[in-house]
Amino acid sequence: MCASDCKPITLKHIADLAGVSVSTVSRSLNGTSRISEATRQRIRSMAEELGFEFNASARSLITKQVGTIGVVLPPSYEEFGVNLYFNTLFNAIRAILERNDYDLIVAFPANRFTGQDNLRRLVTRRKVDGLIVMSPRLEPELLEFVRGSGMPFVFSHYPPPEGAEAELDFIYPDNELGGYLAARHLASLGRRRTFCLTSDADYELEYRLRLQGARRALAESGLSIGAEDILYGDMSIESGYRAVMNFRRSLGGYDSLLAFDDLMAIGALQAFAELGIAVPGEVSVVGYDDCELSGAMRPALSSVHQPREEMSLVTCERLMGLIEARRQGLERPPARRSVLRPELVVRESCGARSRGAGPRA
Amino acid sequence: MCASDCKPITLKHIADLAGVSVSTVSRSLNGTSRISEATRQRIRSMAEELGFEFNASARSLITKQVGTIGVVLPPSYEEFGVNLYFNTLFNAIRAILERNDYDLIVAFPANRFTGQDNLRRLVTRRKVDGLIVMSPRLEPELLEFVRGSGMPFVFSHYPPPEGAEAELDFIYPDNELGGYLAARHLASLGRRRTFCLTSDADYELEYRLRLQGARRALAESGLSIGAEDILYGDMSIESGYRAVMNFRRSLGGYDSLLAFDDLMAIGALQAFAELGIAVPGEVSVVGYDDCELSGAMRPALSSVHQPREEMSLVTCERLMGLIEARRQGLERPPARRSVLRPELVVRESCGARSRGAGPRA
DNA sequence: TCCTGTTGCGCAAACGTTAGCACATTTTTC
DNA sequence: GAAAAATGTGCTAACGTTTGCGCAACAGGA
Repeated sequence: MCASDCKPITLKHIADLAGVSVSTVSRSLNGTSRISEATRQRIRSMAEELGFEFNASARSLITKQVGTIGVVLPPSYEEFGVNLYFNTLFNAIRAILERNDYDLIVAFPANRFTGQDNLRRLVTRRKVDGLIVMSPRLEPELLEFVRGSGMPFVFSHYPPPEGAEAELDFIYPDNELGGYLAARHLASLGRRRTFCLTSDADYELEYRLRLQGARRALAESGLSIGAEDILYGDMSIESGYRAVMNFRRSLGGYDSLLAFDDLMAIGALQAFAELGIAVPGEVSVVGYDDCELSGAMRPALSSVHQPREEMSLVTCERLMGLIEARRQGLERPPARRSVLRPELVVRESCGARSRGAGPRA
Repeated sequence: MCASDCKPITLKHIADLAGVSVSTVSRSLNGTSRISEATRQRIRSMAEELGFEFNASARSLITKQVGTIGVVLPPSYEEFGVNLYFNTLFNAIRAILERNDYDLIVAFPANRFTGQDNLRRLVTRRKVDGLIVMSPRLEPELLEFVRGSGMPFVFSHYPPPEGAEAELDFIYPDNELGGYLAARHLASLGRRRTFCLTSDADYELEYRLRLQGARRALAESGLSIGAEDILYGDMSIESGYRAVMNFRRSLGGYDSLLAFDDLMAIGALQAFAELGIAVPGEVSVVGYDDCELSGAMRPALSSVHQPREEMSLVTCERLMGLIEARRQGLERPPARRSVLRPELVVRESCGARSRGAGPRA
């Protein structure tokens, strides 16, 4: 190698060493255009030996591609519960993109404290080739900006808000179906009276859909969920615990709980334990998201599993498709909405035998 | 704005519009060199209005600065427990760097599955200005490579392995002290017989130091921890649970548990609950890391709080110092090791009254 | 009036790469 | 054996910045 102040190797170095022009080296390495097999081999092995890599800045100046994707995390990502869920998604996406030689930069739609958003910067400075938006929504003005910039982007995880334009790409799980599956299972266990633990946060669309699905399932068995059967929390363990504790005098008539969030479900489990209410003996509990924690609880929590792997895959493919189209100067492919199927994972809190069973076990 | 296929605004556009040269625009915007106050103002407001931002690639080609920092996460980051801890650190660091106009790219020392590491790529392609290494160690060969590349980098969180070269920068919490504080507290509560739950993973240095500190504290009270008092797990809730369950016949003589990891501590709490052993009545429990989950457990878990805020701050300042020095072509500042103080957070599992008390409550 | 200094700005080279074009050489085709 | 086509390579102009140098204009001092 070389001393610590050494200049990085450039195409020119290789060209001089091989006695050819810079273009020839470039073409040999990129495999573009006609080059004799002999020189190609020779140049490649020289580059290999020298540990040459293209200077990303120089290259992108010409190709307009930087090899980096921005992932826009939800503004509340600093919060425990949110990052618990999104980390898995983030990791899955990262793995896929890495295979395609993309690096990942994290972005936020707006920093609550500084008010500054690095998202806009990333776009205008051309530091990314595309965006995966995992934020429930972008400010209309910001959305308009991103769109006007021509930067490819897709929404992942959050369902499109009502009235969202049809020309946007969304990839998200079927929340209504998830709620349906959970509630249907409870009904099939013979549970007749269910109460719900949901969120009053501003992401509520997801939660409303889950409730809607649950109602549809119960209706099939002649059951229902009334306004008085619904408790609210803020998606934290604490809030689930408190909600159930506050509700304890009215708990008598219920034989099941449907929590639209795993953390709140876990809080509820704690409350039941403290109140001496047996799970699943007296009350069956189902959560939502199937976060990593759930299988490790006592009793292990049944939960609606989000199709994160599939979601990651579809998201990346979609985005890469948009990027490729743009690179080739083609028309932007028509927007699509991909709705993925969640799955119910039954564990002890519903009366299943073994601990931590399910996809991830 | 402009149509979606519009070219981004460049210095040239502004120059043409203002009737000056490109250099003048550049200098007005950067504030470098002499420019009349009048034109400076005029150019600035024009740029503002047009929403101009420098093209990062073009700029970095000349300045050799890309405005991006690579964060090297531990290879086991995909695992729940690990990301639970590092996320907080990552977020804190991100917030600091964002204020300094840096973006963050995630890197891995080596992908276990593909064998490929994007870290090397990031360095040779010059996609980052510096690295924050949160991995317990780098392969000697990789370390040599990074060092030889002249890329500024610092280690954060993990203590330097024995024999680590002194010319490397490390910022990490005092594990020995953490173990000491936890054990001393148990002794001060009148607990006379403690067993430990530690890890047998290859990060063990941290864990060995924690044990060492615990032993020192107990020795001050004439107590000790023998080999038979030590259980091993893999830093998961499950493993903590199983370790204690397997140990249940021998549990009689003990009045306290020191777990060198919060997740294992939580698993132990579950086991105690199942075995009908009262916490903190019969056994006091202290964990380590003070992860977000701990305060929410029942009983709330006492834990050694890692100085993550301070660590983030020191890490970023150190790295930015190195980058700045390099930019100015100065000598690399001498390496430093910053050892930070952890703090014990006492909650219910040790007999504290309120739930979720502590720094984060 | 001349000299010296300062101020404000433009020119042009550089950064490392890609790609269109031209040209020389080889191969194919009739 | 000549024309046409294919092949391999170099030249050169980009891409959007920064920056050293030079030059004109102007000010102040003698």
